Amino acid sequence: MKGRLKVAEIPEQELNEQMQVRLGKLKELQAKGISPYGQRYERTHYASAIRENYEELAEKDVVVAGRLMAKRTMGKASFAHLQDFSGQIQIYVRLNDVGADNYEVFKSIDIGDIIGVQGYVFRTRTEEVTVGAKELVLLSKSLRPLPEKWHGLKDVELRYRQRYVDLIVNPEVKKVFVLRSKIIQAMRRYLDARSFLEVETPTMHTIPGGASARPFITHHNALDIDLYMRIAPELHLKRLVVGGLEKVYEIGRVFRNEGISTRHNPEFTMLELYQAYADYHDMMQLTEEMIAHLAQEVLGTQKVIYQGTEVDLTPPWPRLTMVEVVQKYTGADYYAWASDAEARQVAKDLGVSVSAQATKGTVLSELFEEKVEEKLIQPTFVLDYPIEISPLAKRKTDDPNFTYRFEVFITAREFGNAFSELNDPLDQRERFKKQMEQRAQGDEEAQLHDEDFVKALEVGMPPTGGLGIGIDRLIMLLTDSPSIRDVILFPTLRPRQDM
RNA sequence: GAGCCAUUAGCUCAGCCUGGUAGAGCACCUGACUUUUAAUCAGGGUGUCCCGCGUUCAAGUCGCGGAUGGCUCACCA
Repeated sequence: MKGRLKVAEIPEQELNEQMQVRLGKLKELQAKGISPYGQRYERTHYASAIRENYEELAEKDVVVAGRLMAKRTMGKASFAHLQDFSGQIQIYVRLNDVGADNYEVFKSIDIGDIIGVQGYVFRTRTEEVTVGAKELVLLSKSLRPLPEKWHGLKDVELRYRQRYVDLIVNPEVKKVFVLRSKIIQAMRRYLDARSFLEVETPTMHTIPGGASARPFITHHNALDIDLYMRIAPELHLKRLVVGGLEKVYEIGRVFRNEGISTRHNPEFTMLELYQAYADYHDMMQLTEEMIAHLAQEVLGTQKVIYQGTEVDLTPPWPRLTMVEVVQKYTGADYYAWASDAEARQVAKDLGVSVSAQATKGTVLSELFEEKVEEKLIQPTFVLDYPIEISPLAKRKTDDPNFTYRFEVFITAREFGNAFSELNDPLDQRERFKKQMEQRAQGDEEAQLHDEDFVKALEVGMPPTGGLGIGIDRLIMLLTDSPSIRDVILFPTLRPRQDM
């Protein structure tokens, strides 16, 4: 019979007593002509809808379906809790109501099995809204015991590896992922309402660009070429702005071949958007308005608590240049440095190690990362990044050593990166050359020269503002999750043979 | 990649310091019970103590090596 499980197919060492018992029950049901894996089932109400609309539904018939989460058998009558997507509802099964055969079947049903129940809505003596079963059908037999009912599944490794179990027994986990979906939906609505066009660009690139990061390499057989999983959609999106798609965005996965931590997963989700005829000031306004709007819409407030600290997302957020913010927190004054060597000495005096080739700009950025970032708990825009570390951003007209670029920090983490896009193809080609020189000197994360992208700029790109936001970190903030793995359904883990 | 910590029953955890018959709760099994809700009552332990090597008369416990995970750091967003 199709779908029938042979005992031999389950690894022997996993066949513990509880699984053997369940397999035995499955076979008994089959012997009685009852399929343990049912067909389409038409339910009328979610569990929560019945609890919330008791007055209308009292004494009426409903059909519910879900997973059996608790079972209390008292001889010829039983209570149980059924869990569906919306929550739980109690069911009451009485021998007199369902008949001896059905009651026997019910007694053999295990916690974890998926059943359908048709019955009348009533309240028990203790006022709990309950479905009194008239008919009951097994829709799917569960062969593995669920974790314990009070403590749930705590083992973090098991929670990530068997997210399906985590979602069943830890209700707050489901809540986080429902919120994640709502936040991204609201983000799309926000951008769509402002006439941004959602696009999809390749995730496999011949030249990985748009960010400084090491890529994953893969291979296309028919073309016999190596391809790189994208580290950013940036260069393709800007090609679209050249093509006249004046406001575009993409919400999609990017891949970076780097370390894993509570804030980093090798694949993560980014929002990138580009707006022709705008600049980075427009991007700041859009950033603070959109994030505040998302918090308001999904959480009903712009003051969120993250790991015990209140973060106020109400716009406007402070704007400080990198030079200002470094001076504020370290006392070091960029404009007082006469040379790169003097800058390096200042770094040394502050206990920040920089390379022997470090320039004033890279020293400034190192000081910022080492001494300032950790202080930026409330939302803060940091403006005007050094040109050396910003190869895709437009040079400032009043100071060629800096760019019209900002990053936004909340809870000491970078949430977004944006610039007035560099649209001068000659300058862009020069910047790529500089990056390639750094690469030749061993910097594996320096950006690659993408001549086709330069060609696109030669066709002509309007002045454009661009913005990238790390979605996972935003979800962490809005769901108060301490680890990025709490907001990614299947975080990257090393595979195990024994699990 | 480095440091610290963890890994014992299906799940949540004791036991390790101070080596001597493998423990608890839930789950499960047998029986009782027609409004229970951490149901209750009577009975039953179901185990590759993460893996390997070593020390020892004897290792879940001590030592060394390894695996996986968590946290911190590094890299990065």
